[in-house]
Amino acid sequence: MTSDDRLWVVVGPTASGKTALAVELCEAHDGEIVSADSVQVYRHFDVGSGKPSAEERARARQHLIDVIEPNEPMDAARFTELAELAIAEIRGRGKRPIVCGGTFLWVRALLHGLVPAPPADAALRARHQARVNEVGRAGLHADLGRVDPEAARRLAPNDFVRVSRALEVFELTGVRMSDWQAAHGFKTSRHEARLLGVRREKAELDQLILARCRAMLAAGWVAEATRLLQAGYAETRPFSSVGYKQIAQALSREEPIDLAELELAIFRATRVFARRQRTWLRDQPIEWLTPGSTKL
RNA sequence: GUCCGGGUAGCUCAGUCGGUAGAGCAGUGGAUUGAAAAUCCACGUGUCGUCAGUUCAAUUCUGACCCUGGACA
Repeated sequence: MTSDDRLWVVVGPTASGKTALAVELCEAHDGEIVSADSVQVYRHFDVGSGKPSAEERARARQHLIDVIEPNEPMDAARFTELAELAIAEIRGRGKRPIVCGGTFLWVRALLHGLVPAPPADAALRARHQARVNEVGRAGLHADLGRVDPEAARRLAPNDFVRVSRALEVFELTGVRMSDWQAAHGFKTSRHEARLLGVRREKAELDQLILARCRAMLAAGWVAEATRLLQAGYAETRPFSSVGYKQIAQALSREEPIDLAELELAIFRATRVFARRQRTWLRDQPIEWLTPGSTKL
């Protein structure tokens, strides 16, 4: 294959086999993987996050997995900083970085950057939450409408996360989020990318998801989650991720865990997640690859 | 066998003082600019267990029967 300086990015829904494909690509093209996964970045959340196996790690070097503690701050902007460092470092050694992951906001941020706004402000978020307790989400949405009508128009009153962020951006900078977004619009690229997608039939993906849920539970997922809960990680980000959330809920009930019921709940949450990922990927200029095909 | 609950959307249930019914979850589609595996939006005709009675009108009242949970025998 001729040299291709583009940044290769492997995408696809959860459980589709992204890592396996990325590992093959690394072996064939002297590459190393830069993970774009919002759960695998955390240490200790191993069984349920689908981290690459020891064998896969041996075959291809992995970056941005196990790099922060569960209670450390992490967001899309911080990810792009870390990813840029990893990419530069890999290229500096003459290797090919291959981005691989299912957190598509992070991938988009890496490829196109984000609005130049400051990071989240814990004190402001707390104030917004207090305001919601007082006047409801619709009340906070109305607050936003007073300073940034365009943002308020586009956001649902119940979408607290985004309403709070838009309000926060204005309060911190005096600039309307909607103005920044209009100017930014993900129009420019920080990297020329080659998007490689793993395609799966829906029924086939369901089978893969179910099999993976079973395998993870059999591999001691509940025990791991129990340990993490005891270690005081209950309120951390990764505990609200698919599966860990369902396990924590099951553990918090009086009755003993019904494993079949838990498995079903996790399977369902995972396929809902896969659906949302499909929406992200729709209409993207992706080269779709069918697993098993020899094209790399 | 007797008594008391239940039988309503794929699941768990709410409801109709008689005018053919609605939430959560699941499902499908969508949004996504420092929480993103998060957060949010849209989409709900189903013999209201069966048969009969009363009624202009019954899923709603009455009776019988069937199924189911519990208590007592």
